[in-house]
Amino acid sequence: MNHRPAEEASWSRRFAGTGHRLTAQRRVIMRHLAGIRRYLTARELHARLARSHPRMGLATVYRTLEMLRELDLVASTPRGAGEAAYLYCAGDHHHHAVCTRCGRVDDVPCRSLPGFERMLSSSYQFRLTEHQLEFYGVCARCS
Amino acid sequence: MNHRPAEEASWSRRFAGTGHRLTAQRRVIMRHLAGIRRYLTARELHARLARSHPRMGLATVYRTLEMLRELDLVASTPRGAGEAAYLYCAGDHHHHAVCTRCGRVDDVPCRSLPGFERMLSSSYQFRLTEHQLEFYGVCARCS
DNA sequence: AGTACTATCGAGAATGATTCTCGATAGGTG
DNA sequence: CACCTATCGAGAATCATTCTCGATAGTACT
Repeated sequence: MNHRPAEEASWSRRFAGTGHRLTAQRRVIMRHLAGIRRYLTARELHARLARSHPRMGLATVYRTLEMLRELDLVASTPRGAGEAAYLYCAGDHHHHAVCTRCGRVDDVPCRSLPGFERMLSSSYQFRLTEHQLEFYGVCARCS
Repeated sequence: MNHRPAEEASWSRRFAGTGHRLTAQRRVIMRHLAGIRRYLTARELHARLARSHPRMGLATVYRTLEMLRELDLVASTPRGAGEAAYLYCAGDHHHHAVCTRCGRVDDVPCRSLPGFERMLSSSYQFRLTEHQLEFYGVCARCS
């Protein structure tokens, strides 16, 4: 649960720009997410914060995660039974390698995708605007 | 809504192998999916079949889509408000290019991914087992 | 073809994730 | 420091999906 002041300054600045208030709840949620390299559902996050912040409402967690997603500060992925899971994901565009054993997530830079883009453009006349890529496998620690 | 006997033979054979019964409802659902190149939610599919098959139950549509997904005959992707959308997707492994205007889906062969796999293996010591890739953009017809 | 066995079906209830409602609270601005 | 109002917490409401159960219809075997 490392707390990096530099990163915190980065997203707290982003809040100011959008007119959103930097409340205590949002700070707590953002700090927790930034300090953990795995996907968490709203319920899991709420449970983790229950000890230190017993009055934090589940609706607040959902609202905050949705807002962070809109600000591109977190990424979301669907999990098993119709649940969405969230991951801190600020900064430049990249992809994720998720370990299927321990759940740890590594960031993977977005290289060679231009190759796909060229192929889509030439062979399919498809103008690429967005893409979503997720890797699953076994990380170095679990091998 | 083209009905291709060759493809139908292909997935009807797959049913037999798994011990699942090839019921009238499953045939109707499979035919409809195979004849349309776009993602459909369970509700949308149920609504489309309502005219020709008024007695088709929504639960049957959900059950069938889930089974088809397990058999790798359809792919699913999350849509806006927590809904899952399904696409006919039999045959070899490939990816999808989804037009954000008309919703049409083109199949894209799975090339150059070995490049990603090599990078993950060498730089991250990550052994890739699965991946999920979806393209979004504007197709040739909509440009 | 006829029969038996049981997977599957339809309808509606149940479940569970997410969102909404509303009075209370607390950022942020002047 | 006070005001304005975005945000909060608690619980109700919503909505996609799954479950329950008696009825139906594939499939295997005669």
